[in-house]
Amino acid sequence: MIMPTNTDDIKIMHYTDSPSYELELTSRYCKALLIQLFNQVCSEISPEEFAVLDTLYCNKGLCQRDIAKLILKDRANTGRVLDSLEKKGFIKRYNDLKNNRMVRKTDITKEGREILKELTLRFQPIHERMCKIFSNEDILILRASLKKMRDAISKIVDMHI
Amino acid sequence: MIMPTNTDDIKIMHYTDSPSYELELTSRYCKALLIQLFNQVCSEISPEEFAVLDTLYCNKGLCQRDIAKLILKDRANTGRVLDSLEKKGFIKRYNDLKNNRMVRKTDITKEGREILKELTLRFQPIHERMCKIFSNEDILILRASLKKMRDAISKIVDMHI
DNA sequence: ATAACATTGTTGCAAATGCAACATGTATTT
DNA sequence: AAATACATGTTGCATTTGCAACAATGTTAT
Repeated sequence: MIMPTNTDDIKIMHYTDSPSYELELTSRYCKALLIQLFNQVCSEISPEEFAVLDTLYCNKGLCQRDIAKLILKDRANTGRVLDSLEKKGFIKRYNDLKNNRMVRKTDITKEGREILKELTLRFQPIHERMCKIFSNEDILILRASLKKMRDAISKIVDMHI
Repeated sequence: MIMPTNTDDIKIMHYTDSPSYELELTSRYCKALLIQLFNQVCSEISPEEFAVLDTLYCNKGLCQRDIAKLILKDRANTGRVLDSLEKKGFIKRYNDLKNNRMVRKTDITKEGREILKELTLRFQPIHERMCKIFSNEDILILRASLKKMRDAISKIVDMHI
């Protein structure tokens, strides 16, 4: 007697069970939280612009492509976010040379530093609350794992930035 | 003598140093990898549709809102993805009752199961390669941490689904 | 020297996404 | 019974996003 075999059955790992999909879902939760916080607290700036402003504060002398590589968006959209931040008076742009090429760099204005500081302070309680749900060791492992993943993927895939 | 104090200096946690921002960056890497894989391998279906198909395979008898809650997109876009999958013949939709209310449920077709199986098999090597960079224990901690985060956030924020 | 290529930034366009409003039908309240 | 609120799904619209093409400029190869 021949046993029936169900060839449709998938015995291996499902994508929706994979760490990378869980990562995507979790990231979507984080984004929703961030948007809710901004809606309550700030109408002058978007979460995306806030992240760019913080990136600029923590890394001086970047050209636009450098910024794009840090925030992982393409050059087009990075330029658009900077346009918006400049129009709102939170950054100033100037031309500079990098490897003998003309590039556009940015300085954060006083207003930019102020809004960055204010928002950072306002989000501090939430950040502490999020960190408190983990042990210190688990946070280290989480962050190390995420970095390992990024390093591994960046060897396989070209980000086109 | 009075020491100068730099009121601009932010001594607390920067958003771009927070776990949730690292999560967003890492998720963007994962998405780029996924898109690259699909470009090489499959033109019939998008990564998003693949994830929905896998969700349907792993969870039977869902109405559209249930699916939306699982994939964390709104009802509008969930419906649109299902429209596309139905038009391509990978799912069939039917009407059913849930809590005495009319809902639309879906069945995966034979073609749907086939493409899901084929793609899952093709991505297996990548998945194993990604898992191999972690210890088993670290994977468990990573996944547990992500789940903790989602649980914590879902208590604070309404997803509007 | 000239052609081919690389780097940086911008523009236009199309696809993805979220949100508000609507239609339909059910449950609850008064 | 009527009114109100809720659940589900759809449509329209605005925003976000990515990609390809382009312009301008510098580098490399032939």
